Amino acid sequence: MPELPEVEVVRRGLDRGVVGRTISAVEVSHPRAVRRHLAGGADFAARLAGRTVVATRRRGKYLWLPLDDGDAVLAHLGMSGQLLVVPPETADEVHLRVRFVFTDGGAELRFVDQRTFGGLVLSEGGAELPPVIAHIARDPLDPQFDDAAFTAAVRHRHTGLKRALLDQSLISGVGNIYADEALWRAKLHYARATESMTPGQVRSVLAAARGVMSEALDEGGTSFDSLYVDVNGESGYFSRALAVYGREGEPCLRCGTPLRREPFMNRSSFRCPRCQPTPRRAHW
DNA sequence: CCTGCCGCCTGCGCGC
DNA sequence: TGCGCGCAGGCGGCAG
Repeated sequence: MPELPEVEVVRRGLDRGVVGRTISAVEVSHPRAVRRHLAGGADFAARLAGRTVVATRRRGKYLWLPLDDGDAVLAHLGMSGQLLVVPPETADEVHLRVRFVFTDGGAELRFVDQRTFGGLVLSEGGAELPPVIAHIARDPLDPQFDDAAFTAAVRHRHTGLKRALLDQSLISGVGNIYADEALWRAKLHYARATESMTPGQVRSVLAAARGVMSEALDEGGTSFDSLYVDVNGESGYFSRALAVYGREGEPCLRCGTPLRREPFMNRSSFRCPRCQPTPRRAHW
């Protein structure tokens, strides 16, 4: 699944591939891909023709393309979305949803999304920060992320720690995979009651999240030369470097105890039962 | 205001 | 062999 590091890799690819280019035409082949654009796909396409992409931006898992008039194309990849820069003669992908053609006749920008959880929207006045994502917190790789404010906010919540990590209004860019990895590194249980945590514990799990995402980005940044994300929306990083996610029954890399998969929040959570024991103060 | 849950969507792998 | 079901999960919207 594309989480922050994967989205950042895509953003860098778009920065090389589409900045400075003028859109000549847009084709929307699946209405769900632009469902957040309330005026519909035809309006989305018509209004983008003639506009020039001037930059690429990202916050958490959202990325957007500021345009020359102060608007922006905002994108979320969801579970399976890809933004590809490909030669025009490339055969259409099975799950091609939106095609951007440019006036220079060069590579097209294509939004491909098997499960259609992702989507695009034209955000008026959204070049600096699209208003529709104003509620999304800065991510931990953002230089302006406020560690102290995050620590205080988490300790004021009355919820389980993993719920807080996945709450995009507290911290963005963290999905199920990186949440489990960060919790394992910090030796904390996913249900740990946030209001009972010490400031040091919150800083510890924040540092762990930042660390695992930075390392993933370094890996992705070196192994990706194009915008390609594999069919699972995953970079090669995952198969080698995940310590707990997807490793049910395999030994903990620290203590050798078999790792467990447990249902939490209607999804799977992976933990080491010895390094991350069930806390006395918990929110399930 | 705060918190938790549901539904959206498709392909794959499993069991019968 | 074929079918049905569970699973993957981010997040907007809404209920309590």
